[in-house]
Amino acid sequence: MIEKIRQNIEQKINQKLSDDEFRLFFDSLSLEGFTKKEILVSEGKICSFIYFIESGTLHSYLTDPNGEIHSIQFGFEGYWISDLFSFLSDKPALFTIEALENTEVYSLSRMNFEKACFEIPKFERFFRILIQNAYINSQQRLALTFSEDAKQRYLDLIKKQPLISQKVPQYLIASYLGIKPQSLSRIRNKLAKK
Amino acid sequence: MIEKIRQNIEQKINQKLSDDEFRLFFDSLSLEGFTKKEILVSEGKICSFIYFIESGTLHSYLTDPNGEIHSIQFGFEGYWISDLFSFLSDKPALFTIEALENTEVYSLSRMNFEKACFEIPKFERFFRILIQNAYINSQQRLALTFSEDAKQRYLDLIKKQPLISQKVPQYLIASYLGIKPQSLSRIRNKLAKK
DNA sequence: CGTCTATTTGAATGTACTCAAAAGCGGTGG
DNA sequence: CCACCGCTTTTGAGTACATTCAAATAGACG
Repeated sequence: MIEKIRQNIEQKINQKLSDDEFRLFFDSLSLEGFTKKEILVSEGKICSFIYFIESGTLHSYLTDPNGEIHSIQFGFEGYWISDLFSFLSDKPALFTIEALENTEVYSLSRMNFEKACFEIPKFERFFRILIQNAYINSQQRLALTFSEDAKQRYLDLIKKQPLISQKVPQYLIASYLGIKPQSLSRIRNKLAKK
Repeated sequence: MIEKIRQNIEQKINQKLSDDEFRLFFDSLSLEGFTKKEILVSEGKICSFIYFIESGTLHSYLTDPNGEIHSIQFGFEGYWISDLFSFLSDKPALFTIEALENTEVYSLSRMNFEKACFEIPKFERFFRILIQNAYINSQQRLALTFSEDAKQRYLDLIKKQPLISQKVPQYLIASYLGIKPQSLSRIRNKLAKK
């Protein structure tokens, strides 16, 4: 469904795209499929695409010096996802992005991204908003991490992104919350008893 | 010292500015002074400036629903600081920025920012890098928060930004680390004994 | 010097962690 | 279709670290 992307962009920039504008942009995307557990982006390698998730679920995470993984973001249908740092700076990626189930994405290459920004000012705006949102999310998550306990963060999370409890295994949710799977299990247990 | 800003920009974009380019940009800055405890930006109000710290120390923080403050960033001589979210989106600021001592800043208004980006492509690049860095810092801080304990985060912090221990009161450092002042005091106490 | 704020210290509490093991669940091959 | 294997989730017991509440010291500033 092509319309999903168009709506997504129009909603973010808060204005309509002409058919020509959208066509021009859409032609520079390519549809790709990934199977469960397949890696789209590897920590340490250059990430030259931004992905729009047509269907499926993705997971971005980083690996710390102790070898533990820490979830950064879960991507569902209708989300944009990438390692923006690598994409924008052309340096090695900080995150790995992996498919949690079979997933179809529209991918936009760095080159076509530059082209779209250059040719259509609305896209320059669109991508600025995308980056800005990523930054805000990161800031707000940091704030929540400090001001709320794990139970509250868990409740906030499943309220804000209900898909998570359906699509994402519990040990990855724990990783996103910054706690161990055992602790999340206990938290859920207590909540269920009420 | 005008040269401080010029060097800062050239270093970030990794290329030289012509005298004309710099002059054009520099003329759109205005030098302002703030006294200790004065507020430059208030949570909830629009932030229409980016500040370059000529001398002094600034502190940006947010207030959570319980009324507790959480440090976001400390700004020292030679740093750029702002509420980027508010500045870029023209919506109410998420943070408050306050002077920790008497401080002189060069301020750049939203309008002059747009003008600089429009007239001089190098500045478009410069500001993109500024936003990108803010984003990366935020991500990395999040990662560290999850992978290290408070003692290690404290050691990392004073190693990375030695000025903090000189210029910033301990209870604000604690807030930055996401712990209570009492806990930081105990951590320091233990470290001193070794 | 006195007041206000910041820091330190003590004792009790709580939340998440580790280590360890058991139970649950899903998929594969016999 | 069932038995088995690997992976996820749950549960238990003991521990570690930060928190709370409270009070004492130390420092800064007028």
